[in-house]
Amino acid sequence: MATKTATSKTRKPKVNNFVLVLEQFLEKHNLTADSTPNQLSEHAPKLDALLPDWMARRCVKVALARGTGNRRSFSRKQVEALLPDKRKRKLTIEERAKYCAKIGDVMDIFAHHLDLGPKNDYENEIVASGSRQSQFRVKLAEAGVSPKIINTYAKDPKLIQESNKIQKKQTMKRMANPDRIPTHFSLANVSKRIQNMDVSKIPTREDLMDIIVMLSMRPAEVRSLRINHYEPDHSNIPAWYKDGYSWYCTGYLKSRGEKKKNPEPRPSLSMEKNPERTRELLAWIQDAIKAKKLSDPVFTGKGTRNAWPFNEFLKQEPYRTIPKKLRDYGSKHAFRIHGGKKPTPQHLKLLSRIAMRQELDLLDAGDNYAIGDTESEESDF
DNA sequence: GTACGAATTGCAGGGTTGAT
DNA sequence: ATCAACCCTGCAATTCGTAC
Repeated sequence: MATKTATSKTRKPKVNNFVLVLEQFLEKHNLTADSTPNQLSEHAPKLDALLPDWMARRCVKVALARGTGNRRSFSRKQVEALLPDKRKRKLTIEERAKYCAKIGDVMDIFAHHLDLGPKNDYENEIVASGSRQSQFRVKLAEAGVSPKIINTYAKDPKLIQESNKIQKKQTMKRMANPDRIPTHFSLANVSKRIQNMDVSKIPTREDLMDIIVMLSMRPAEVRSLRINHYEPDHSNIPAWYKDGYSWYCTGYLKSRGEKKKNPEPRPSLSMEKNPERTRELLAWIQDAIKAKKLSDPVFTGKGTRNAWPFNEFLKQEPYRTIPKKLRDYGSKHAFRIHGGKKPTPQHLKLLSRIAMRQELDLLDAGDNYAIGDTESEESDF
């Protein structure tokens, strides 16, 4: 009977239900493949409300593009109008700021400031909300809101101080009890693998990880870091030249302002003591990435960021880590290798900064800690 | 001057979310 | 299941303020 077919229809698999919902929706609102994107987008919110998740949206998108026996298919533009890409919808901090600037009501500013504030009492949330609110202030200023209003309605000095305190505490804690290095990345294991690397082969993702450790790299530095020999011209020694160092890096990240435009070379320090070999191994990886035989840990072929594949790879056994920690492991190994028998804490700190290519203010403080890239100087302690 | 800590600024890391 | 864009999060670099 008719009733029976009707019940069996409602019990069809879920996927088909959404297509059914779609067809009924189109019929009810008199929408066809001839409707303009404008007409379609008017109905977008109502259709969205009928679809619980992205899977359903996907299903309906496909159905729209495909068409049915008596309905012609919708164009790309029409599909986008009826079911817009949701990733572009949430209000960003910048959009909040622009909105506030346009409306010009200080209470809006205050409300958004509160909304960006801490959602709970966890320390990370305090730090994060401080960062969000700071970003909000920047965007408000860019949008033309006066500093006086910003500081009155969008600034919380107590929270900023709290955040700084927490960050300082976390740094101390990190220094006091560093992460255990997974066995796979122990000094001995990484060293052994580095020794055995064969540059006539195509490097693997595991080789890439070891090179990142070897040079304490930021993942994003893999494609840009360069190591060069530098022979000083004694009549004209540049300010960045440090006695005892003949190998320097360029292409590191995170310098800012003037120093970003015109970065100075920084001393190079690697787990691999032979700088020629270090450079060869780095080039080996970089060439493979350029030739697309190995994927960059951060960037896609088009140059946009996508850390996902490398993250997932590192999560697996036996690595069980995340990309930025490789840099940590490497700096620890580097100063163990170069620190000699009885290194002082200052010396270790200095070595760590060199290995990580951070600003080297300590070097100017004196010659106590000068070290070279040669074997002989290692036993000076 | 310079040493130090507070505060701001800038941006890499990577989790989340939706697309394929 | 795999993947890419997006943008929040957290941290490092830098600047600012103050005390000597």
